[in-house]
Amino acid sequence: MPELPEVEVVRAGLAPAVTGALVLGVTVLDERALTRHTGDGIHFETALTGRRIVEAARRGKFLWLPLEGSDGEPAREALVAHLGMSGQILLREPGAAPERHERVRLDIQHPDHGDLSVVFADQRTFGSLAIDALIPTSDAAPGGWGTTAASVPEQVAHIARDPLDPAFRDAAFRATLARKDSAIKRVLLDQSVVSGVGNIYADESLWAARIHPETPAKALSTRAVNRLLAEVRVVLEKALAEGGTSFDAQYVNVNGQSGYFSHSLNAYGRTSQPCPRCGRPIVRVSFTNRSSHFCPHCQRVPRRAA
DNA sequence: GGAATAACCTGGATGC
DNA sequence: TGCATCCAGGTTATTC
Repeated sequence: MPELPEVEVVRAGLAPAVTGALVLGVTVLDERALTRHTGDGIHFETALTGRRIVEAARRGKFLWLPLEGSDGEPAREALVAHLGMSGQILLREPGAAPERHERVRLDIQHPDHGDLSVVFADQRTFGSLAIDALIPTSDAAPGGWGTTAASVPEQVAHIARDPLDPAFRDAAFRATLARKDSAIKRVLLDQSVVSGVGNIYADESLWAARIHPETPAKALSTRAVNRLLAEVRVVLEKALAEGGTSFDAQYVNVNGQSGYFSHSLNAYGRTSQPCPRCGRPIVRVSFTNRSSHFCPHCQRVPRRAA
């Protein structure tokens, strides 16, 4: 599933192909891909056609392509993308055959690479595209990875910075956790607290930090929170270096290739298999409409939740 | 206001 | 073989 590493791989692949490119045409094949857009498909196509893309930026799991303002003014709008669970952004030759779950296609012209098609395909239609206004960041720091502009799409403004963002504040994160009575895994998945972490990397980080997913966030010591934050960063950076996690064709980079981090997982998806640390079996439990994987020996049940 | 839950969605896997 | 059901999970609206 696309979490921070997967989205960053897509952003990094997209950036050289779209930066400076002119949008020649837009085709919306399925308006369900525009659930975050305030207009209909025709509005989306009209608003985007003829615009020039400035760069490719990302915060957490959100991607956006700022659109050049008129007369060289700073970008005031951006094309925002969220991949949801199964969204893909693919670069294709102009006129390439439609992808199986293709929802939107942008035909662009790049000054160096010529004509290209940017295809948004999404099997489960949880992902979406939108044109949104850019607003100043609350901390005056760059909006996210891939941009130096201190702006962010309005619908991304509530998303916290991710742990790999230089502007992420560890102290503020610790203070937030100290006020939260919720289970630490739930807090890790709350994108308004820390972004980019999804079910896979939450399980992996908690396993690495030896913290039970049901531990109340406020019960964690400063030392434990620091250890968890360090492990979140290690896991995300390792996954990024390996091109993300792919279990099937659900996640691929802009060229349609899978990542390799699934071979490095220690807990997620390893139900009944031996814990790489102690050898006891990894267990899977239902947790807030999804599953949690952990080692009951290495990650002890907190007294309150027992 | 904080926390918990349900709904959205498709296709692969599984059971009968 | 074919049909029904379950499951995966990010985000957000709704409910408590």
